[in-house]
Amino acid sequence: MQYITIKEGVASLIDRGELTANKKLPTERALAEQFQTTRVTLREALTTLEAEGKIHREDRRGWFVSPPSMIYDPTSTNNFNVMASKCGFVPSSKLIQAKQVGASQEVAELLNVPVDTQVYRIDRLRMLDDRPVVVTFNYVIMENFPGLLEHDIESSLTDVYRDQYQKPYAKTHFQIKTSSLLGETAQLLRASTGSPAMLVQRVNYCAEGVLLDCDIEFWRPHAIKIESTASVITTTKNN
Amino acid sequence: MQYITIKEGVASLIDRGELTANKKLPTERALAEQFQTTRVTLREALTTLEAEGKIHREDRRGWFVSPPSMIYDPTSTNNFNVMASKCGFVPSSKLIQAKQVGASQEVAELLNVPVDTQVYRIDRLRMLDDRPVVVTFNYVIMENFPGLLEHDIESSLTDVYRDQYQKPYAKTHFQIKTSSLLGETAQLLRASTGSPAMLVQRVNYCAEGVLLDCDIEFWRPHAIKIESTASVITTTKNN
DNA sequence: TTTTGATTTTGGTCTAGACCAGAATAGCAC
DNA sequence: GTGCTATTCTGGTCTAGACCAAAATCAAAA
Repeated sequence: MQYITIKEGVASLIDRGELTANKKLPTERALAEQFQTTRVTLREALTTLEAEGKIHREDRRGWFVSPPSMIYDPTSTNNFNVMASKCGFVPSSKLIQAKQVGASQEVAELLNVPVDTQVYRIDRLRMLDDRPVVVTFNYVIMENFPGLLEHDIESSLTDVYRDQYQKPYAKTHFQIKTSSLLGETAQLLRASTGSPAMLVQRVNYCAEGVLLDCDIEFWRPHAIKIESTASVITTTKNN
Repeated sequence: MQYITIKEGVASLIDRGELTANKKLPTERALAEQFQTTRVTLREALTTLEAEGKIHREDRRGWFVSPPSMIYDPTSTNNFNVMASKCGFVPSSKLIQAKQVGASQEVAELLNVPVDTQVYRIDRLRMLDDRPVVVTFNYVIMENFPGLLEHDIESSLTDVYRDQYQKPYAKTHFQIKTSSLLGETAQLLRASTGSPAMLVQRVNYCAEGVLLDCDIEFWRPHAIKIESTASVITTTKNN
């Protein structure tokens, strides 16, 4: 379990302040030499630290000390910009593409419509202090929001729903699980293929229970801490 | 990117039904030979599949196809047993230890008490269909629940709070992030050291807002899917 | 049949390299 | 100083092994 020792060694470099947030770790070869091991073993140690959110990789760029993560409340109506600002980050967004497509199996299930129903698909990359942290895929039933793509959809869809269509967002159903980053999603996040991810899938409704959209979010795990408070009304008998 | 091909190859074995839930994959050496590669590369492929929740490892036992995961609603008052039953699993619990300790830094912060405040610490392992899926560490302020350890705390603490102390659980604050499994926690879950984990931290309150306990839960990622519905009342202006 | 002890298999971990393509850098021309 | 290009560096990926301890299996004894 040499790699556990190495892991702790690197962790203590961070805790002792020799490496600070967003700073690049020494090269793998240098670290391997420093800890008298091979790159394979070193990477095992770094991968474990990555799983704990202490460090992360940028594809072909190296390992970096992770800065504090953004607190993400899935039960709140606050959009990305608000949540980011509350945590002291400067948020920004980049529209990757927006187009009309037929709903895939996965999307059709989330939206509870037949496969191939016409929907708008909106892909965006979102950043905190210019660090890419999440890629989001929104799917909106075309019929409900005619001409949606003509509005400014880069920064906040919920603002457009509220201001342009008088449909404020008020209810959400969400799922969270772990996943991995592949292909273009990984590239946009400057992540290596196969890096771990937090997958958040949501279905959003407005006050009348009318469906707004669904979205699929691939987060860099180190960049997000999910946190919420819930008061529960329902009481269920125990088995 | 040979390992991506291998990953897809193994995934298709599962999708085609050649490997079914809970079944053990062939040995690493056999798979490496089948895909004409080395164990190192093969493990890279399997690790990625693990991150996606399709397979998981049991320490020194091998790789297994993951069964459907349990839906965990952090906002519900349902306890583990109820949630498990709802998903068609047979839940069981094992008390690892229960003792009185002084609150650590981490626990003190969660409970909002000074470090070293006397608390009960209750460690449990919980299973679905006899598969260990989560290790929970509960911390309860002693003063609030005198004699707690004399009750049956193996299966459900919330039941004891409600039935023995007339303090039903009604509100929760939760945090979710990724982590890794180490030491005894890993062993209890039959996981290898350094395996990925979902870390859920909760602070629970009863209806009057009185603090009940906090708990720290290390989940096998493949075993859990976090899911909830939230209707939001607060509306926050956009930045 | 059950228990126990011996043997084999297997995963966990590690070594010591290698090649390649993209990123970073240094150097040169404008 | 700016832009471009050649070179170097570095991470991504892979090979072909090795040793060990735990798990699984098998065989013998009770």
